[in-house]
Amino acid sequence: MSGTISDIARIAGVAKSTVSRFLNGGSVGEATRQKIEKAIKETGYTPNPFAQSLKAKKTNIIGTIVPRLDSYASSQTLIGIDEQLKKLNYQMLISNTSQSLEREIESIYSFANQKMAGIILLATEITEMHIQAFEDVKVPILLIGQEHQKFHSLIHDDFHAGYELGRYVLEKGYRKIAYLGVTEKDIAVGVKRKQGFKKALEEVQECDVQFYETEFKISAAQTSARKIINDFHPSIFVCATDNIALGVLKAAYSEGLAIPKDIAITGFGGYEVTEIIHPGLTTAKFFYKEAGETAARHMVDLVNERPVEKLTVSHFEIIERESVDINFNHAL
Amino acid sequence: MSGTISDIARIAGVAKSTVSRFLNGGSVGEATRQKIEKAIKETGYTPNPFAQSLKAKKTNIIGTIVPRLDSYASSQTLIGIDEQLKKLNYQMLISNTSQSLEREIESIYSFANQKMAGIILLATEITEMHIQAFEDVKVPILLIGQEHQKFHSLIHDDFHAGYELGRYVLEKGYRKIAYLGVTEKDIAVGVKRKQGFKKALEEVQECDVQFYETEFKISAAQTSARKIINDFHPSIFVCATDNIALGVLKAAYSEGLAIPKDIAITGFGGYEVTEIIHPGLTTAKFFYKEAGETAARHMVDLVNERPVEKLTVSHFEIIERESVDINFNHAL
DNA sequence: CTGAAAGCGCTTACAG
DNA sequence: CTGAAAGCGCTTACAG
Repeated sequence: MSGTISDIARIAGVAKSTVSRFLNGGSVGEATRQKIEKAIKETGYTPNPFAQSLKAKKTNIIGTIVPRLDSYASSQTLIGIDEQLKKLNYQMLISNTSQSLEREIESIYSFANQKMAGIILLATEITEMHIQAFEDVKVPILLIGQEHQKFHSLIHDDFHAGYELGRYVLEKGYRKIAYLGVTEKDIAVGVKRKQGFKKALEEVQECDVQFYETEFKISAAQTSARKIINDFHPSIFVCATDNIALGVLKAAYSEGLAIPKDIAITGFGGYEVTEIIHPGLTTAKFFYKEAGETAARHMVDLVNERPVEKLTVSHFEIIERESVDINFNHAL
Repeated sequence: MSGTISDIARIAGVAKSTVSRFLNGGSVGEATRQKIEKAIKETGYTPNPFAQSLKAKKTNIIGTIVPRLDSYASSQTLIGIDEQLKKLNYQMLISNTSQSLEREIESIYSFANQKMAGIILLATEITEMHIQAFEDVKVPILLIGQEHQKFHSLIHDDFHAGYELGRYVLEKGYRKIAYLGVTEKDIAVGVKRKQGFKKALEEVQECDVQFYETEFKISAAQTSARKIINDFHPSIFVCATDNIALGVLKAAYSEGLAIPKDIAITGFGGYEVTEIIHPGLTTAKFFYKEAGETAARHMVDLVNERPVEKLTVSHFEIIERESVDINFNHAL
């Protein structure tokens, strides 16, 4: 048992307040310091964080709200946040909402109640309820993945990733394209990536493009893809996420199509699995872990009332793999 | 701002202790109850958890120590724990140790200091330091994934999974087998699975089996596999984890071998990716999420001093997919 | 059923 | 530099 501050005050023969001052880096006389240090060593004393927080009315814990734990993007982002926060002597507390927006709201209030120093939200959609909650709690807030002009946000460069990936696909000669996207409620994934892609389309004369919408799940994408393959016969699928691309891949296999010969596929994300599968998936890779680290740094700056830019944009990289035929052009 | 218990006592015109009793489900008169409820509703009061914990000297938080966040097994287990704990009105706090045993030890002490009601460890290796720490902290402990006679543990049925998978492979007619395992420091993965597999071997007359050891990472397994393919020319790789199997898969591709025609592969785990890849991976599937749920229930039982069996064994299932040729026998 | 009082382990002005 | 005292927001015997 670690004992209390009174114990070590008694053992050291000083007042509690002196011990507290020592603990918090205040100035104490050399002799006093030694006595206290000795007493702490003997007893293995560590302060009770609840008592500390009760008085200080603030913790060094950053609450992080995450829609799901079982996604590459989430876990990499969390790892980045966690590692950086540790370096800065902060702790991360995770709240998993299992993709319930309602639970996100609950978590915001609950974190505030638990005196979190700040709250990071791995965002999918920002509703009025979110805005209300953020304004109610008066705790520093940082959004990751979605931007909002009222709050500090760190986003991936979805627009330019869409643009560059679009240019890449068009440059290879593809002109019959199925764009398989998601709901526009998700601004980053559903809107920005598509907008970027559309901008690339403007730079080319003729192109047969169809836009479709599906769910985030592999199985749903697979079902959508099967139908699109038979109705539209695209030469390439541009998918709004890597998971959707994986669904298309499965659909292509089950339809007996060869990749990339019969049909090419691209994704967004750069999940680990895209490298493992065969053929590898051509995709726009984002840097989730790095983004998490940056977010952690920004959060700590916010907590300490240092200036932070309202919007930070994390970079991306087009990864060329085998799911796109780079000689498609010549095959025409 | 949520105010304090004194505020609502004042508004309701009762004593703080009465409010506290109400909050904790004690008996209060009907009229009192209504006044308090009204005051709480008006102010949006929620108790300060630090003050509660300071007095109660105990929280309803279960500290969960996890070696890594970016693995299917970890995240599924965490999801199971989290969901079940929520149902039981407990909270989960995650500590990610980034595969450092030292950090595991630190986390144990730190959790105890933070008055966690219990500690769950997703274990990889139990050292003397672990045992010492568990004995020091006097907090209920539950191990997941590894067993130890001194502590409550929940394990996957590694031995029988190894046995059944071995029987399956042998039954299909494979007789030139490379078993690609891991360090024996990991009892569950490195020892038990292999033991089970060896038991299956005993039931067959002649069989050319070589045992190898590699790391958990895909890239390391890939390197090991390439060498084994060229030295030993096995007809099948039995891999101690799905990730290792993925490494072998990549090695096979890069050597120009067809799966399962030229070489078959099996894994352990049942990771999501094993279903996505093509060909699908034959593997012994464990039920991580379910195990997490059970662990959460057991932990809460331990916290409330209800009896819990020292050792719980979670089940498994052999998933047949295309990475093993089920007609291999006839091809001989 | 209800309330006054003490105390959980710390921190923070305020004196000295 | 050091200490006595008050207080953070709750809970818990103990009376009534």
